[in-house]
Amino acid sequence: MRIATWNVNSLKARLSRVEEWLSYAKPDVLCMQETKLADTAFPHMAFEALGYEVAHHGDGRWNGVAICSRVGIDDVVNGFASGLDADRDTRLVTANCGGVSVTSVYVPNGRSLEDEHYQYKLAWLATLEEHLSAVTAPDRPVAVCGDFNVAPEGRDVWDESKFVGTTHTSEPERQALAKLEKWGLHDAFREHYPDDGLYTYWDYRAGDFHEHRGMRIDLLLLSAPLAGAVEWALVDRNARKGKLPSDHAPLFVDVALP
DNA sequence: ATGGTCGAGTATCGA
Repeated sequence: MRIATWNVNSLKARLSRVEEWLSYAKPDVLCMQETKLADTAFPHMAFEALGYEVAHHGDGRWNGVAICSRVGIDDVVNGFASGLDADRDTRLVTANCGGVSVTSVYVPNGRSLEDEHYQYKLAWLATLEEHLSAVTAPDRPVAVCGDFNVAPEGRDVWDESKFVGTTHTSEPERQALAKLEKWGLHDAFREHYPDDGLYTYWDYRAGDFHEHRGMRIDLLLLSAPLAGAVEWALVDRNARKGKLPSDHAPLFVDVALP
C-alpha cells in the first residue's frame, strides 16, 4: 500500500498539479492539508475520475483536510473524536482505508512562542493523542499523516541557528511530537533515511527552494505493524518545481501489507 | 539592501 501526504496550499489553486501527481505517483491513499475549501466546494468528480473516494473536512477560507482513497473509505470522523474538546478549526479527518486507520492532520502553525496560537498548537497535539486512543490503538495498523509544523530534530531544518526562539523547533513542540511517538508511532521516512538536507517544505520567498533552505515538517507516522513493513519512502521534490507549485512537496511510503 | 512570495479575497491576514 502506498500512503502519501501533501500540504497542497489551496486545492483550488493546485487541482491540476494534484491530478497530475495522482496519475503518475498512483498512491492508494493521499492525505491532503490546507485545501482551503468548504465541503460543498470540494471537486469530488475530479477525484472519482481518477478512481478515488474522498473524505473532506473543511469550512472554507483556511485549513481544510482530506483523505483520498482507492482502497475504500469508511468510518469517517471529522475533527477530534466525540467526547474530546471540539477543535476550533478544520484540521483533521480520520477514516478506515483498506484496514488502515488513516488520519490527515494539519497541526496549527503556532506563529510565535509568545502567541496564543502556540499554546493552541501544544494543546492540539496533546488532544491528537487522545483522539488516536479513542479511535484506534497502536497495535493496529495506524497512519497519522500530514503537516505537523514541527521539525523533529536539528537535522530537519536547513540552519539551526536561524530557528533559535522560533516555532517549529522549540523543545515543547518536539516533546509533544515525541509523546505521540511514545504512544506507538514511528517517523517512517526518517527511520529509512538518516541524512540531513531532506526537506518537505520550502518558503516561497527568496528562492528558498533553489537555495536548499527547507524544513522537514511533513511526516508519515506509522504504528509498529506498518512501520515494520515499510519498503521505501520518498519526498517527491519534482512536485515542488515548475508552474504553480505548493510550498510543500508530497511524501509517500510503500508498506507491504500482510 | 535585513526584503524577497504566495493564496485567501479585494484590505490585509496567514504561512
